[in-house]
Amino acid sequence: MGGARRTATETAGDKAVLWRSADLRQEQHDKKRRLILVTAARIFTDLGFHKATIDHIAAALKVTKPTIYYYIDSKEDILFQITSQALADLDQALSEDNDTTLPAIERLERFCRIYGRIILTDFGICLAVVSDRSLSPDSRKKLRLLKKEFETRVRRIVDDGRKDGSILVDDARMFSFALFGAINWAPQWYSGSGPLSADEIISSILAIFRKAAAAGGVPRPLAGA
Amino acid sequence: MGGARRTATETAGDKAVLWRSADLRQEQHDKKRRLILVTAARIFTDLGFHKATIDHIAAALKVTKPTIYYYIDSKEDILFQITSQALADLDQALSEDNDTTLPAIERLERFCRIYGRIILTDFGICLAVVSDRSLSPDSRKKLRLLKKEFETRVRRIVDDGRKDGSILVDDARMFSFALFGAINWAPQWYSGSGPLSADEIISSILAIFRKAAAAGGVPRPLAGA
Amino acid sequence: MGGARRTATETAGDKAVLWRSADLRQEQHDKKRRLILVTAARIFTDLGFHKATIDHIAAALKVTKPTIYYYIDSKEDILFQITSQALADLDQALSEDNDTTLPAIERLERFCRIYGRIILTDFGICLAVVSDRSLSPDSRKKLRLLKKEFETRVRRIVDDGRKDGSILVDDARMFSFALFGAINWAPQWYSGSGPLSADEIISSILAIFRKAAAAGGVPRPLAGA
Amino acid sequence: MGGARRTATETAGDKAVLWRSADLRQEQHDKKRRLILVTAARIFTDLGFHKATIDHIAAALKVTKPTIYYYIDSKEDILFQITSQALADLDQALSEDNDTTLPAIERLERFCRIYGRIILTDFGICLAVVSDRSLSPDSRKKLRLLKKEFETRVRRIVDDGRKDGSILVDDARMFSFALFGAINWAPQWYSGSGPLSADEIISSILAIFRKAAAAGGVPRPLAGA
DNA sequence: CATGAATGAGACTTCATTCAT
DNA sequence: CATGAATGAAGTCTCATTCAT
Repeated sequence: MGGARRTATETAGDKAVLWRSADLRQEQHDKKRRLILVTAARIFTDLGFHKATIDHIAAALKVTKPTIYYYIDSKEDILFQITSQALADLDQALSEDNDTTLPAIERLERFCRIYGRIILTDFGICLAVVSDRSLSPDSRKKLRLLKKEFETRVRRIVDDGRKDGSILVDDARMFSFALFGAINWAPQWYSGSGPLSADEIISSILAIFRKAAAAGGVPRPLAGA
Repeated sequence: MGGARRTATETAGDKAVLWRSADLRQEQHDKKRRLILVTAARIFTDLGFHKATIDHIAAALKVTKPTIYYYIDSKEDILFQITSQALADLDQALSEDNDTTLPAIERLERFCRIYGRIILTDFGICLAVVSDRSLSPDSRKKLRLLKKEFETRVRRIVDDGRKDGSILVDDARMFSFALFGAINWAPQWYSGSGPLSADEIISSILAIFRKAAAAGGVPRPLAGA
Repeated sequence: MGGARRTATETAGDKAVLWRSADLRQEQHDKKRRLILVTAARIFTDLGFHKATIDHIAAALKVTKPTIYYYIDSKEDILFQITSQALADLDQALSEDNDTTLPAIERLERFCRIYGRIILTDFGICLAVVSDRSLSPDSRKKLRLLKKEFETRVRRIVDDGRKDGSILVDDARMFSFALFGAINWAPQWYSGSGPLSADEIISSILAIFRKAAAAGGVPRPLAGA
Repeated sequence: MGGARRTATETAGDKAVLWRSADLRQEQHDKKRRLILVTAARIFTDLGFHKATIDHIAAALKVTKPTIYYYIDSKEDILFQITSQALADLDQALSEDNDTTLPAIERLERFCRIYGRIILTDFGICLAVVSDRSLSPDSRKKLRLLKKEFETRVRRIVDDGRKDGSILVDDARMFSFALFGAINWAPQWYSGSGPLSADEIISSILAIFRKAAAAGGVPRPLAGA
């Protein structure tokens, strides 16, 4: 009875199952790919891009070398995806917090908190610590373009701050560079197991720059070189 | 016949000549060694340690590979000597300016000016830009020890400043890190041909940190994370 | 209930269906296997045996690699089957046209027409163009034996021609080689889309060799080397 | 006494020695490079380009793999140089025998003798036997251009022959193809140790085509396909 | 002191082939 | 029957480093 119908329903069921299993598979695939990237990011950070070998990564994941190549194209591709992902994550996080009505100093602080949170991530640390000279000229160009965008964004906020009076600095460009430098330096000494959380570190840095941006001049003039 | 005399008289002259030529040779040797280091520093900075080959360096100097090896022990040795030299230069420059009677903020500023001057040198840029992960564990350890000394020196100055009231900051360690980060970041974008001189860059950075260290609190409390 | 009856009655039907489906399956199987061979032949011809990968073939057929392996044993097996098939097709075609009463020159022409028709087939081109050095020593030996058979057949026809006076040549062996060379060369430049059909090409070649085999000597003696 | 002069003469002598030794060195270098090419040509011919490994070549020369790379750029480069050299040799040989006043049939014969002599050389066999599909698209294009030049030259000679009456054929293009095919086929079965010399082989082939080009039509019309 | 030549070690990458489902 | 995933084996190429002259 209902053979046909049963078939029909089963077909539907099958399709659903197939879909689901395809979904699961895709999910698994993505999860593994991401796992490779995370593992690689840590190894690149620890050993440097060139001393790290695909075998290191494979061994850390307890798979064989070609398995890695099933998920990625080349060693350089791994680094490019890590850094791209870090910047994509950053972009994503920033886009969720974009209240342009706040005073510039607040926007700057929010930006830095988000930036700092990302930069102290596995991907972020790799981005900050591993030289982009390991990438092909092409990839490097793409990456630098993306990075520059964020720098530009910060500079624009600082410029806004000079207009709305919330950020009082002489040289917006230098202020931005110093701020980036201070934050980008953190991954060099940050260890997840240390006493300070990523957020606390950023807070400390922000306190410094907030004060530097606040009213109140430098008491003594700078001595000549 | 005359052979002995000739030998005798000429021997003195020869010795002098030899001495002089030995001197000259030593001088030449040092000069060439340094030339190798400078060339290598630029190439390491431009290409990264691993993409730079001994052949690159040899080609830039228009000599052959073994010639390089006549002056240095290994590729890693080059990097180690570059970084060591940078730190030695720094030490040298600091020792010439060490008036401990000045207020801490002044001493900090003097330190930073000197540090900045060195870090924007060929050797210094290489030190800041090329990862020490390219070194052997041994060399790296030595280098990190040296680096840490300078960090400690700065931290001590900042601590002094908190005591003598010339540097008003919450967290001396974080302040030092931020300062180092800001300065160490400069080599990433600094180009000798740009509009700003090394000194001007350091001045700008110092202005920021000087203000951050001056009296006068942050007007608004920090927003929660 | 009724399960048995249903089973019983349907069993007959099922068997028929199974038989038919088994037939169909076999047919399908063969069809697919042949499709794989044809596709592979084209890809081998275009890319060369070694640059062609199983993935290329799979992609061209829009199936996955293991599917290919369901139909064939190994990559080398594909090439062996292609070439064997080409020679089998040739044998088949020749056996359908084997009137031994004709003058040798006619038999030679018929042979060449058939040979040419096959050699400008997908399989034939692959046979002529892809080096048998890609095969295992064993397979190669088998293949060469088969090939040599056809060469022998031609040589025998030429020899017959020298006896019956229909083929006037000095050196039967060299004549055969030249003839084979001229025909085997065609796949190198033949393109199905060109202005000449396979038959026209063979006709042209045959015209040349027919004249070379006809009466009438060379007017001038050969110049010395 | 004469120290200076002696120095001067010695310097001259030294220079001469240096020059000579530099010459010798260059000569040695070229000789070795050529030896690599010859060895590789044989191995490529025997094993096919892809089954032949750099290790095979190195082993045959009793050197290590990187030594090969000291003389050549890449495996493909070896093949390209072999084939280029073969064609260059051909060009060279042809340019030494270029009497355009001769009847076309004579020029054709001379061309074929030279072509045959080269094509049965180590380099020539490799050129004829190893597929140019192993080359990069770029190199292949260059090679095919060169090859086509020679084909064009032959076709032109045949065309001339139709005008001056020394070559009587219906289709110059097909005649050229057949001729090339016959000759290019020889390397497939030619073995230096066989009874026939390269020249004898070419002579045999030429006798065939000479007759095909001579006066005297085909006695019977071609049978339809 | 300097050079051409050579080498050992190792890295990335590819691919035919096979499981487990 | 077909698929995604995994792997073993191998090959090309690079490069720091060292001889012999």
